[in-house]
This record gives sequence, structure tokens and C-alpha cells, in this order.
Amino acid sequence: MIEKNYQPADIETRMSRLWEDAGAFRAGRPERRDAKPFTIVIPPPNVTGSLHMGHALNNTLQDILCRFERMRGRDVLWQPGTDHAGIATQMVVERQLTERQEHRRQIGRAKFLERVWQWKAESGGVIVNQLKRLGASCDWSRERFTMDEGLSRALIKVFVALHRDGLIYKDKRLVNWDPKLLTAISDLEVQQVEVKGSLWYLRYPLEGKTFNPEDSSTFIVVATTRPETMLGDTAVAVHPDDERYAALVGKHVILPLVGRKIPIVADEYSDPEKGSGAVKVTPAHDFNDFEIGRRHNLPQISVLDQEGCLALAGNEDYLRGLPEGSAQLVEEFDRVERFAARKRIVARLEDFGFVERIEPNTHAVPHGDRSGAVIEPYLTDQWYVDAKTLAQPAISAVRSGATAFVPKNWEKTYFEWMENIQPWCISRQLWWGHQIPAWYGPDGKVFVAETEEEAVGNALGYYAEQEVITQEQGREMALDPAKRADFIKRDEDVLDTWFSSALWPFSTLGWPDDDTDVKRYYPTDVLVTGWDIIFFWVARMMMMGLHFMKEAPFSIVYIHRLVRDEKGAKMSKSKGNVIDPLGVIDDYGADALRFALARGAAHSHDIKLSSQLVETNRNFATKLWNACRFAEMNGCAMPPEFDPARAKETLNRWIAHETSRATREVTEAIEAYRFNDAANAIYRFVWNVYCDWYLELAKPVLMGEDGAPKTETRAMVAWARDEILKLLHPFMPFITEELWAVTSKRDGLLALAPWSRKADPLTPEQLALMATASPNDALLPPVLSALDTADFSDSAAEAEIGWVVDLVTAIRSVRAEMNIPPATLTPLVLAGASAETRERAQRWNDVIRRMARLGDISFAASAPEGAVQLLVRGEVAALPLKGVIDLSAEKARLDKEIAKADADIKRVDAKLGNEKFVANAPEEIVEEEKEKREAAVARKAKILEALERLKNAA
RNA sequence: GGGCGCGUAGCUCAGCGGGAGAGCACCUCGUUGACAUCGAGGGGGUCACAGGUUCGAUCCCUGUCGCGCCCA
Repeated sequence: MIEKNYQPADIETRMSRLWEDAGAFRAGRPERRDAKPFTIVIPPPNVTGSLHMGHALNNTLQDILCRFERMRGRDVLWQPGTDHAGIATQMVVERQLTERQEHRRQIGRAKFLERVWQWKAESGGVIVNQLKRLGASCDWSRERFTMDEGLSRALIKVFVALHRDGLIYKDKRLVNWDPKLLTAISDLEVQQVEVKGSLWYLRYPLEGKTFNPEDSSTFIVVATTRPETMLGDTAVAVHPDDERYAALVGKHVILPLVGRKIPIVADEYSDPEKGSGAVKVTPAHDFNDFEIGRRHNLPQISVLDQEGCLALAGNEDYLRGLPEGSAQLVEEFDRVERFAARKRIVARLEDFGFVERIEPNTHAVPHGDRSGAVIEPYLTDQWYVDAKTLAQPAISAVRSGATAFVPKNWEKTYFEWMENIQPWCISRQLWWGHQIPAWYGPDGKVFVAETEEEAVGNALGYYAEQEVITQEQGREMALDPAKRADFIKRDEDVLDTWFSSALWPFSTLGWPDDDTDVKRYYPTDVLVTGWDIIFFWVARMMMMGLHFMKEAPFSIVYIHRLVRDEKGAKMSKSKGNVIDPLGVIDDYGADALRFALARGAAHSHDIKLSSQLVETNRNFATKLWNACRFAEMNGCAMPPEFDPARAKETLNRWIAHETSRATREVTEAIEAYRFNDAANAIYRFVWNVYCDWYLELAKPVLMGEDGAPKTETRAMVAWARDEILKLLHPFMPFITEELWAVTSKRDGLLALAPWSRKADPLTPEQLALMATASPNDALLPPVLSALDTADFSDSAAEAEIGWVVDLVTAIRSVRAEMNIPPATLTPLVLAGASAETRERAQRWNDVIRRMARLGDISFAASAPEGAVQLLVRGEVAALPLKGVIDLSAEKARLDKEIAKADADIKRVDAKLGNEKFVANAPEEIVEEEKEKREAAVARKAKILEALERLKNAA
């Protein structure tokens, strides 16, 4: 029995349990051992995360694909899991510590990690449960975490292998340093933010001249946005072609306040159009200056510490070669925070007349995407991946089509980035993450190995050989970690979280320990993600997958757009416009949310979501619910031997025809990743075809006398309903599974039911195809069956029911226009009807009368006088409404119709009159135009007759 | 500065070479045998603008304007 009201919350809870208990989403089900696998790896959400609309969209689309392919008979593996999210998670736990007046450095690394794991155990399951509420059909028994033992082993193996091949190396260069989080971050984690600041024009005195602010020949003016870094300047650069400064190149300036003598160099980086045309060069604190420094062999003087404070005292690089008097400056500015230092240094410079002017200036300032702090280019030792080398196969794979982006234009973005890729900084000065498998000896020599034993063994062997230690000392240290603690130290840093995510498509499958699943499920079929992580994740999975598996990790990358609020603004906590998917699910159900997202998932637009939109889709679910109730109340059930293709009743053949069409549309749209088209096709079919017409037209039969027509119609109502449930299941899994269960006794779950139903026995050709298809071929029986159904068509049924629909629509339309109250039953006269029309009218008498609010239907040679005359499929349907209707209004209506017909004729004539059109256009187009003209002319003639009769009536 | 995308009904968007579409909103009518979370009907658009290609352009090309995003 179907409940009276649709209650999503109740249904969704029960269906989740049903799927769980049945193990419906398990990959490798025994009965599908011979089926072709279909694999998707989930973009692992952060363990710290909770479900937001982006997740909801991303996972809805993946689920549609997985459920679709599962129904098509594939052995689906949707691999779930979560990401340890180094920085984000560490921040969460640190915040908790702060609340308790603690700090990670106080409690130490081991204790801190214990706390993080504890936190993960308590809260890490939140997002997984939220994904389940959305209906995600992942194989939850295979859930993975990027810091699982197996995944960690994969990571170490990868690191060691890449290091051995020289693709991972340590380097001292400028990194993006986050002074708040105290770690390096990669280029991608830096956001450029336009900031209103200033451009300071500073006078740098020329060596050998007495500085005089009034005399421009005694100094050179440099423009800078960061005056505080001037303490670390080691040159001034001008453009080689800049004539203003040509004479000064090779000369020196005396750095104000500091007193250091630094050269003026010619470098093309300086832009003569910008600022003064001369720039100060601070190789240790600016990426461009670093490059200038390299080109001119300049010293690198770092004047900041990790926290972004000036570090001058004891700074050998800084102090080297400075005059006596500079000690005072050290005292004044040492340990001053960078932005305070900026103000104070500018003030000092002004005291001495070194500041020429200050201009307002808007420029891009790098910020950390996690901390929001202004990023400091900072000179440190870090680990890097040689991304340029790894990128080459990843570029080729997309060029060759082995991996394709959908929509295709994202490939351009991918190429742009991959072809200009920079070394990837992978070390992070954090505690939460995979600690780098590198150990250092006392002289800083690095030993990289998969295990500590191996690394220590190598190191001790090396130092013994170098006679740094004796063989005996080596043996002791090898046996006792305490004894070697001061001699060999492990690298404290951890790896970028994205380094482990890059391995996700194969590390989750058991690589390197067990390759059974790798063989079966790798490479995966589709990756579904947002464009914002193409670089972070997709590109890196491509690199790692190709390098280690020798095959691209997926053949399709489907890129979807963002979910925005109803006004198109990005959802953000600070704006307060965040729509919480769980709240929406509570209010309208997961199915409604999923359907709203799927219907909006067009290729080239972000999705604008409002709760009203979700409500609309909940209403659709209710509509379906009630349609199924109607079927039930009318005893609609499908006998097992029922074959829709053998139906006798025209109406039933018509709905079989329409169902086939819908099946084809939905299938093709999903195959093309046009989720919105697929969802809209099924929406329209359910509401505007099945409910609005089929069930309405079937009512008289269902409520009439028992007999063959009624029996067949009951079966067909049930058959089409089942087809709908199947077509809709990938989009609205909960309600369809529930309705599937309560509408009939079923062999199994809808989630595992075949995608379509066999309409006809397979043809010999199809049977032959099946026999020769390899077990791994995508075209397994369910797909062939779907093609069968999709191919069912019946143009005779279409013509007949189409006529009924047109007639009813035309009558309704004119009644509304003429303000005829529904209670008024008007007679209908079919004028000059063909034998076929007469038969149809008799067959559909009840239905037409009910739906069009008619009295009786009769036939006549011509329309009665003063009747409203409608043209339906070339024949006149008349409503004798003399006295009821306004004759002049009716004349106006017909005049309008004539005008329309005339316009059509004129347009077609213009075309057909054009010799070039007739000569150049394809034959069928010309033929079509001729038919259109004939139709319009015929229409016009009929309306003219109608007008004539109207005149007679007047 | 380089790149990508988008300007179609009041709103959100489909369509992307041969007669302008959907959903929502709006207006009118409706206690008609599943559904008022509903039904029926209706109005509303020089498809941003200007050139070009074509027998034919909302659709392809070029340019302009406007909006958004990415990279530097």
C-alpha cells in the first residue's frame, strides 16, 4: 500500500538501511564477476568538512553515473574515502588546544598527533554520514583515508621511487611562506588579492656624491611597494634601453639607513613605464628579484624571520660589510613585525629626505588560502617535485585523447597550466600528515628509504666507510634508536596533502601491496570534479597515475560548475548566503535536492540554487507519488508475461512509443554527461506525458467495464510506471526505490534492476552479437534490451492520440478565451470529418467529452452557423455557441489565424521564390518548405470558409 | 597584459545553420472520479550591438560593448 502522503524523511531513512543491508553498492558482486567494471573515485572530502552544496552537486552527479551504470549491468565501484587535509585539520585541532590554553609545541609532536587521531575518530565520520544521506551509492565497505596504513605505504614507495629517479629533490629557493601557519605552501595555495596600497618613491644616493634631496643628480629614485624589505636590497635595476639611466649602469648607490654599497644593474625586468623606471632588488624577498639576483650574481640577504619580523641581530648575511654606525639600526628595528617595520622605516627615510613621494597604488598581494595571512617569499630548504618532467606524459595523454575533458574547453586550461608548470613544493612544516621518509646525518647528508631501518643502515654504513664512526659504533646505533638519536635525525616535515591525493586512484585499490583490484578497477572510468581543483588534483593524479601505473587514471574528466545562491553570488559564511544541503534535505528530501541540482547542471553555467527551486522538485516527487497511488487504486499491476510491444489498444501502444522515446532521450543524455537534459527529459515525460495525458486518457477504460482493454491498460499503466521508476532512479533514488518496493512484489532492489525492459525478443542479429561479445564488453544484455525498448515506435498510435490531444487542447484554449465556464457543457460538431476521424471520435468519445467539457459529439457536412470553428489536424471542429459567443470576437480570432497563415505562406514563398535557395538547399529542406506551404494554404482556406460561415450567421 | 566563459521571455536557463523553447514568477478560470505540493488557459522576446560568410544566421567568423572567472 502506498501511503497517502509523500514523506521523504521517513522513506530516505528506510531506503538507506535497505541498501546497506543488501550490500547493494558492493563492488565485485559475484553475479557481476563477468561484467565490465565501472569505476569512479570520489574526490575525497576533508575529514574536517561537512557537506556543502558543492559536495552535494559533485556527489549527485557521480551517483547518477554510478546508479545508471549499475542498472546497465556494470560491476560498479564507487570508491569512497576522506582526505586528512593537513593544514585544515591541524588548524581545527590547534584551535581546540587554544581554547584549553594549550599549544601544540608544549604538548609535543607525539601527543599532538594522538589528539588529532582522537579528533578524527570522533568527528571524521560526519561527512561520510552526510554523503549517505544524500544517497551516494559508494561501496562504503571500502572506505579509505589518506593516512591509512596502506595509503601511507603507497606514498612512501612513490616518494622513494621519485627521489631515486631524481624527480624529487631538495632545493634552497624562494617559497611562498605563510608567517601565520609557519609553513611553506605551494603556488596553488596562494591567492592573489588586489589591495589598495602605496607606491613609495625612494631616493638612493649615488656613490661618490653628496646626497642632496634638492639635487637629482645625487641620487636615483626607485619605486617600491615594500619599503621594509629595502634592508635586504642588494642592487638597483634599470632597463638596459632606458636612456635616462644608461650612464648610471655599473655605478653604485649607498643603501639609505643601512650604508651598504650596492650596484646599479641593467635588467630587462625593470619596466621603464612603471614607477620611476628603476627598481630596488631584494633577491631574498621577492620572486622576480630572486631571478634578477641569479642573473647578476647578487647576494641574497634575508632580513625577515619565519614569523615575518625583521631579523637583523646576529644576521651574518645582513651584517657582513656594514659600516660601524649600523649597529644602532639593528637595535632599532630588530624583531619589529613587517608591517610596523614598514611604517617605521618609511618614517626614518623621510627624516633624512630619502622619500620623494608616495602614490596610491593598487596591486596584487599574495595571501594564504587557509590562513588569510600575507604570504612572504622566503628563502628556505624545501622538497620539490620535478613537475615539468612528470607533466609531459600527462599532457600527451590529453592530447592523444586517452583522457578527455567534458566539456572539452577545459583542456585548454589544463594545457596552459601544464605547459608552464613550476616545481611543486611538497614539504610542509606541519605535524599532521605523512612525515617525509628522509633521514639526515650530522653533516646534513640525506638518506631516503622506505623504512627507518633501511635509511639508518645506509647512513651508518656510509659514515663508517667515511670513518666518521667506527664499525662498532655503527652496530650499536643500528640496534638502539636512543644511541643514534643525536647522530641521525628524521626530516620533521610532512608532505603536502595533495601529494597523497595524487595517488588516490590507485592507492585506494591496494597498490602496492595487492594488485588484484588495481587490475580490475584501474584505470577508472570517469572523474567528476569542479574546475577549481583541476590543477590541485586532476593534473597531479594524471602525473602520478601515468608515472606509476603507466596508464592515465581516468578516461573522462567531467568538470561541473559551482553552486551559487539564487542571486548568483558565491556562497560564503561571511555573506550569510550559504544554503545548507542538510537543511534542504530535512525540508524537502534528498531526492528533491538532487533533482534540482541535476536539472541545473548545464555545461556552461554555474548553478543558481534557491530553496524555491528545491521545492519545485519536491512537488515533482509528490506528483510521481500520486500517480503511483492512482495506479494502485485502479488495480494496475503487470502480469509477468506482459509484453508492451504486443499491446492492442492504441492508447497503450502510444504510451509504449512515448516511453521508448523518453528512455532513448534519458540514456543518450546521461551518456553524454548532459545531466540537465536527462533530468528534464524524464521530468517532462512523467508530468506532461504520463500524468497529463496517458493517465487522463486511460481513466474511462480503468473505471469502465472489465474486459481485455481494461486488463491490458492496467498492465500498461504499471509497465510504464516501472519504466519511469527505472529512468528516474539515478536521479531520485529514494522515492523510486520505495515506490518500486510497494507497488509490486519484486525480485530485488530497483538499484540493481536492469536499466530497461525487454520489449521484444532479441533479434537473431542481437543474439549473435551477444554471443560474440567478450564478457568485458560494455554492451551486456541490459543495454541491448534498452535499445530494444528505445526502438519501439508506432506512428499510427502517435497520429491517433496526437489528434485527441490536439483536439482537446484546441477546445480548452478557445473555451478559456471565450470565458466559457467549465460547468457549461458545449456540444461538438465535427464538420466534414473523414471516416478515420469519425472512428477516432467514437473511440475517444468519453475522454474528449470529459477533458474538453463537452456535451455530445456529432458529425455534419459543414459547421453550423455561428459556431466557433477550430482547425485540428486539417479538419474543422465546431462548437455551436450561437448566442453564447461574441461573433465579432470570434471574427477577430479567425482574422488573427489568417494573418498567421499568411505570414507563413509569405515567408515560405520568399524562400521558394529564391532560385539560389532551390538550387543550393538540400532537397529534403526544399521539400519540407513546400509541404509547409501547402499546409499553410490549406489552413488558410479552411479558416476562410469558417469566416464565411460566421458572416452568414451574423 | 594573456586566457576562458557568458549576454535568448520579469527571473533562472535550454536550443547552437532551415518555422523562437522549458521551469519558475505573473494574470484569468477551476471543490471535474491520484495529486490545491493540483488542474486548464493566457500574456510576454528586433535571441547585447555592428559587420561578414551563406540560398538562409539566435546558431559559424570578425569586431564593439557589458558581465563573470582564471593566470601573470
